[in-house]
Amino acid sequence: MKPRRSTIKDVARRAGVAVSTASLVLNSKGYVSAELRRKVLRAVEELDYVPNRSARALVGKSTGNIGFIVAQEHFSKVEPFYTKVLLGTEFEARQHDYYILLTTVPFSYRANALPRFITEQSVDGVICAGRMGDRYAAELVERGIPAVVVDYGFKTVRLPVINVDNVRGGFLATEHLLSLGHRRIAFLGGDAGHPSIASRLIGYREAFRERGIVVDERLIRADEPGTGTADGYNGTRNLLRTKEPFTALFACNDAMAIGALRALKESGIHIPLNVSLVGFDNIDLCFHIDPRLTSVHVPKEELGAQALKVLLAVIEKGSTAVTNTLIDPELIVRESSSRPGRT
Amino acid sequence: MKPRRSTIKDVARRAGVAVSTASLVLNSKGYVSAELRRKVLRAVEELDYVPNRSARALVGKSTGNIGFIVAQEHFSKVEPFYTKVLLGTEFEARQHDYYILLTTVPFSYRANALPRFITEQSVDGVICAGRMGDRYAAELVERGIPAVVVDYGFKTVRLPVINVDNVRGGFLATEHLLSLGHRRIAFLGGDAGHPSIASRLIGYREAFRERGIVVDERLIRADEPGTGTADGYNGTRNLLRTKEPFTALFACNDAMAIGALRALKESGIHIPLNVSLVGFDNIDLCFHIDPRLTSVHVPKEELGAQALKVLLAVIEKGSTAVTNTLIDPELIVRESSSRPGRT
DNA sequence: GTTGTGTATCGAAACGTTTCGATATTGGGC
DNA sequence: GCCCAATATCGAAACGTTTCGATACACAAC
Repeated sequence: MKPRRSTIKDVARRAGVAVSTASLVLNSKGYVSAELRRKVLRAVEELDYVPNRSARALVGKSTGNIGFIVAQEHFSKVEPFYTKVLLGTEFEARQHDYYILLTTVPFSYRANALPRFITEQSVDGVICAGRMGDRYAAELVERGIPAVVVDYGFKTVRLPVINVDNVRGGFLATEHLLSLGHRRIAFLGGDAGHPSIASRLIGYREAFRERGIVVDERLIRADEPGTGTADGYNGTRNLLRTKEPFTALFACNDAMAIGALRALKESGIHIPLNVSLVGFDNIDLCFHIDPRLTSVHVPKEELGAQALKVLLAVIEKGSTAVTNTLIDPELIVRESSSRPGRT
Repeated sequence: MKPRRSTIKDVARRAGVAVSTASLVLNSKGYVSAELRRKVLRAVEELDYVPNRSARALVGKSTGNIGFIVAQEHFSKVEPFYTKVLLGTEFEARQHDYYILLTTVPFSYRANALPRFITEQSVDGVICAGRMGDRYAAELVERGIPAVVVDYGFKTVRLPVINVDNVRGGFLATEHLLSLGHRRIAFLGGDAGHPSIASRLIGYREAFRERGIVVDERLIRADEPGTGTADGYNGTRNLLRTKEPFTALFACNDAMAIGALRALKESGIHIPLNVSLVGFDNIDLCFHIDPRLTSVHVPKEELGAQALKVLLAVIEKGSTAVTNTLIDPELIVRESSSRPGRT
């Protein structure tokens, strides 16, 4: 009932050629006459032959696997952000005949937490998704394993990066609010140490500068410990407590925006009549909350797909350049932003 | 800079033993004296040796990988349901030193869509997550590949199943509404061909029967094409159009409940004052919508973890029994359900 | 003293590939 | 008519493991 899988030897025998010739045909290498090639291919067909990946990996260097590393804390977040990135990677990988080995790691580096697939040499390269300890990246570089980073940028380790254009995104969000007539636009960023958030803030400032408007620094809040819903909630309450008037709020991601929304609602502030709200990421949730959230769309699947493409270039061409791939974001206007009303 | 990784030969040489002895030590097999064992382990330590997985897979039968198959259409759904299942599996897998090879397949079987990791023999077993074409399962069985199913049950193929107790869940939801005093409780199920939905409906009926109350069949709606937000919306509108009065609605999953919520709101029906609403799955969204949705919690991570455990039993013990593992659901009461008010 | 059994160690084969020579066979250029 | 390069094919080695005998030594049982 479970017939032994056929091997390249079976193919060779049936085609009446040497194993090495069959191998050449299968890999389109060297010189093989048209006739033998045909015979081999026929045998492959008849025997339903598929090369054994382990054997291939053993002799050659390629395993056909790509490791996808994401911090535990990120992957299980409310918004399936990295799931979508992963999905994009997986889809792209399938086109190139690669498989994805997924693993999560603790956020901060732990000595023995390095994914086993790296020490056991069962991946050709690695994609690091999102923020994680720099040491992870350092280890990868040290071992000479091809790697790229998506949606983050290590400070101390230089690796190719695939990211959404956060500066541009910050600009789009802010310019949207400015063009609606808002002038007092608060910026709600969590941990300003995160490069993406810093970039979004730069975009925020650029939008103001381009219009020759001076930013009121008191409206920039970037002192929460994290970037989750709770941080958005707390940050907004802190902001309200300062009594600084504002007619719009740009939260550095949707999770924080949702927290902000709750805080504002609780204070009897209507969205968007009293305060316009714009988020970042355009997670699915944006569409299901009330009011629907205006947000900067991040093409998550595309991030993942691009990451794989760049990684493959590193693997196959041995390219070692530290490239920086930027993906364009897009502003999605929904119900949470409008012209300023009475405050 | 990139030192060749050490092999078992290096270990053997350094320990002054034969390769085969080193292998015995590493696998805790056969007879090895305490002294040699110590020497070998020291050499392993000193050389930072890690066995090469490909070589192992080639000779032995174990690859140390588990395939996780989920239908494309499901994985990219709004709610990260299967992501959490996957997360549970991944976590459990790490404890047992297995890796997860993820792949998505088209919902309905296509001839050449069988994951490559199966044909290439790079997994020891497979977890099928959620509904997908029966042919996939049939192929697996035919090839004699250990497999289990989580959150679904194939009709024509017999495989071990890991599932939430849907009957119990349906019962809990309905009993909750009954105990609040509701009597006219609508059931909103999408595609009734799905075994989970059918089971939830059974639970619904049981709750009524236990109280000796007759179900009004006109309140059971299970004729939408799918189980998404849009189906919930349409189904609810159809239900409203029948003019059948009801004071509560049990949607067979949260996505449909959210669609229902929108439809009800649009008709000026207040939740929960006019109609109580209960969903199923307890996706994160439940907590972020207004009002917060009462739902039946499905321990998704646990489903994934259990699936792995059962699969490992099949792989390692060769157990071929068609088991049926049921996980207990739990009712989470939030704001969307209350005693019946004026209708 | 022979036989048997449990302990200990090792060499070699095997797993399914790819790749490196080795060896033929052409045919064109001279 | 000879040489060289291009074409074609093959056998064997190599990749890093595990596992299967083979061998050897104790020690107990008869």
